[in-house]
Amino acid sequence: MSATPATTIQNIPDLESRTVPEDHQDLRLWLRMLSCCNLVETEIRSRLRTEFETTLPRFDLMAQLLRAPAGMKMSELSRHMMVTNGNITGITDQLEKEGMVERVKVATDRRSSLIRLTAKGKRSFKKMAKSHEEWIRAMFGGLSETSRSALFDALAELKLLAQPQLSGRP
Amino acid sequence: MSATPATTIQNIPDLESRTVPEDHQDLRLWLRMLSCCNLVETEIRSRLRTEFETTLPRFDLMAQLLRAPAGMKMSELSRHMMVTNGNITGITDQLEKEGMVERVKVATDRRSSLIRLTAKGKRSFKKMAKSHEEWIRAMFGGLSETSRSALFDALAELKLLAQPQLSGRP
DNA sequence: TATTGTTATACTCTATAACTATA
DNA sequence: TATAGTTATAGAGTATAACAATA
Repeated sequence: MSATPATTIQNIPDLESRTVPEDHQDLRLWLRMLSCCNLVETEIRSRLRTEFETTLPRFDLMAQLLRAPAGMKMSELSRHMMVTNGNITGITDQLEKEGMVERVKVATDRRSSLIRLTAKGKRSFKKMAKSHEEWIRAMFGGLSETSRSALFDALAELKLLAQPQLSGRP
Repeated sequence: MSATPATTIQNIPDLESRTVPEDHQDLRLWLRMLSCCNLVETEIRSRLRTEFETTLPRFDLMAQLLRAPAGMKMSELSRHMMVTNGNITGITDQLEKEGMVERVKVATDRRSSLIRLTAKGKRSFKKMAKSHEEWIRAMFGGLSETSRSALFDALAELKLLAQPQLSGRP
């Protein structure tokens, strides 16, 4: 079980340090997950910045586009990335200025355009994605196969549980 | 195992949608964890804002202080919250202006002061913490006991693996 | 009327770096 | 010299809201 020892093995004080044994399991679990995620996320952000002069949202947007060779509408991107339309416009503007993506007018609806990676953007993203995957492997690679698959399944379960709780979903 | 079905059960497009079957397990695991965390975190931030007019970093700082009735030094807070000194100053300023925390001069070292919750801050935080715990329970409560403890242990393992990878740690 | 995308604005959080006052 | 904390600055990310063009 996960009673006592697992709780105290971390050696660096962080958000999880604020828990005490009386706290409820769910809360302790959440704080552990949060600090774990932040650990990885901070590292990824930092490396994207120093090694590729880019940011996580930009990387994410390009990742979405790589899966959609025909392009995606801004509103689609907005839904997938869970941020508002205006923000997508801003990120797209930056990437377009650098020649990574292009807006393509679509004939059937003159309000919208498709955003897609340029050849340059595709090359550039693939290089980043390769490094990105190595960073992830360096951090996750040591996980036992048991833990990996337990995490994978438990997170799927959690995701389904958490979604319906969302306030303000359309 | 977590081969095919678990991968496709989520019904809302998000960051994880960008994965394809060829992606490595570690990457898919990370994207699932990230979108899971974002789901919960976004919800918490939104509720803290609408119901208590506060933010996650402010909540976190107060949470740290509740565990330290004697107070904490800014540099301690900085370490625990993993942000730089200047940021702690800013958040502390806000909270002090609202009467939630106070700076207490310490005799032995005239450079530093201890930050601690005021009575008002303690009351206010406890109210928030109670709601916070309910939000968490609403999202995590449905987890099976197996998943909960699997997550808890697997995350502890991951945390230890990820920490040494950190670039730029003192 | 509703939707797509843009623009403008404001605010929080963050890192960096220069600074002060102590130690 | 080193440390504790402050200040100033700049940039990213976000939400909100008003807006134009089109459906």
